[in-house]
Amino acid sequence: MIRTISPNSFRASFGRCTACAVRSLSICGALDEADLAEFERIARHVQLAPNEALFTAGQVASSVHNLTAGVARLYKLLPDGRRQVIGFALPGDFLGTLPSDRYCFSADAIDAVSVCRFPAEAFMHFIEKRPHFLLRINEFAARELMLAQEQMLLLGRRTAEEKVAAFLVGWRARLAHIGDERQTVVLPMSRQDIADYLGLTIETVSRTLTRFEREKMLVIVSGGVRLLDWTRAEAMAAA
Amino acid sequence: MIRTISPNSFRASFGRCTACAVRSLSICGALDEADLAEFERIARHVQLAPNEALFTAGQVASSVHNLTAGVARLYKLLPDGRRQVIGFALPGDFLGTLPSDRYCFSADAIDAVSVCRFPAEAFMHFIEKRPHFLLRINEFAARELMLAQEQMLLLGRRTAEEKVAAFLVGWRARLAHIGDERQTVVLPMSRQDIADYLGLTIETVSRTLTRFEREKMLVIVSGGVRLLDWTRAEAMAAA
DNA sequence: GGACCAACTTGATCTGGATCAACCGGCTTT
DNA sequence: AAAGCCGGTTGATCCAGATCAAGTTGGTCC
Repeated sequence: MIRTISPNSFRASFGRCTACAVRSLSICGALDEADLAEFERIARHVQLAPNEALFTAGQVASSVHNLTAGVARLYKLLPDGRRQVIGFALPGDFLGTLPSDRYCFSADAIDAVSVCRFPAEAFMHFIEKRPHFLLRINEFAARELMLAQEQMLLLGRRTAEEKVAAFLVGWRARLAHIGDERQTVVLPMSRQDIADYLGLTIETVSRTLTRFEREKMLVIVSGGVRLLDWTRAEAMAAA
Repeated sequence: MIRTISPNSFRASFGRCTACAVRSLSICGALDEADLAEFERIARHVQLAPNEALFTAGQVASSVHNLTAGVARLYKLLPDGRRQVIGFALPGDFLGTLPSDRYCFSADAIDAVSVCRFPAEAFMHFIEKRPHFLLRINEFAARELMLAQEQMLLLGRRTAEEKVAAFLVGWRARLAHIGDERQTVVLPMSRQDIADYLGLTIETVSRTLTRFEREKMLVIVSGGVRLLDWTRAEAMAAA
């Protein structure tokens, strides 16, 4: 049988890791030169177009991923089509908590995305003997869990207004963390994505943003928002 | 300065780990006899009365915990008192994702609880050189994260009826996992705890349970429920 | 330039679950 | 055994956010 090669595979290349812009932000930041070289040998660099799927819930989890460029949406679906976005992945984020044999959520590219893809088996073999690296992965998982718990509080107990404000504040903080500190917060995801992340409808998200604009808290611009009254947004997000 | 010794400390004892009933369920299941003996040296066994706090959000995270008996409630609070229960811990559960220097949620005993408490520093030192153990902790964190993602879907996109059904199904599964397979599902937590876990009010939980009883899906008994139409509950929880 | 389409906004109305308010039953206290 | 209390249930009403239904805007394709 001839192995199918996806168009993306052709874009794979090697020798990138040492020059990787997000290395220090990602799990790879814990690897020294020697380990990095070996690690790169099991990596495949893949590019995805907007809305292309990284992987789908229920599939056999054959790979783990490291996002190097773009933004991905992570979500779960109910049988009747209701969707919950459980997170947005940014450059440096690691996708693939290991032990499960099947993906328990879906992930797809929002804009143009680049990932390093590692076969799960080779990845496991690589990490098994490297406590430093394991510790690093642990830290990432713990951060992920903390965000998830924060999101549970948001979904269960916050009002629509608080949800939208908290989303903007949190998203801006994550952008700042990867070096994007512009005062205009880019929002590559759609209103529907935001709604599904916050447990709201698209109409409520839209109305809330428009109200924030009316109240001079922000200005809605193409592809994002410009925060004006930052303090107010943070107060809403906290309380 | 004289170090304060809590009344609980006096109940600490040693030599328990080899006979621990939940060892195979807990992170300790990955340790051999020699490691277990050393691990025990840094453990302190603590008993807590109902409603006693294990730790509180915001405190310096000086210890990690391993629950050996009873049920604990894990929760976050908003400044105005709104509460989100982010989980219930059962025997075998590990509390304390490591890297954060402060607890980011609170935990307290629902009924009589026993825990093994490990100073964070000694714990970190112990795990650093033991990849097997680290891998085990990683698995536990990953399972935790999966549950959290499932809960996000529940909080954001399910109806009150689905939430209550899913809670009963999930709780029963967890009880079964630790060996409690009785047809009567014990519910040591209060209605308020359940409501705060599901993002509902106590009235809605109460009404939903009584409706399930009217519809012959279950019988409400003191301290729990007896599931009658199991299939129906699972269908509600899934869809 | 005009037709089309997708993403978003805005308005009118509806409703699931929240809120407000008794009430009940079992325990503890005195 | 009466009083008080706590956890839970039940009923009546309310409202934040969902749903339904048009519009609007901007981009792409002939």
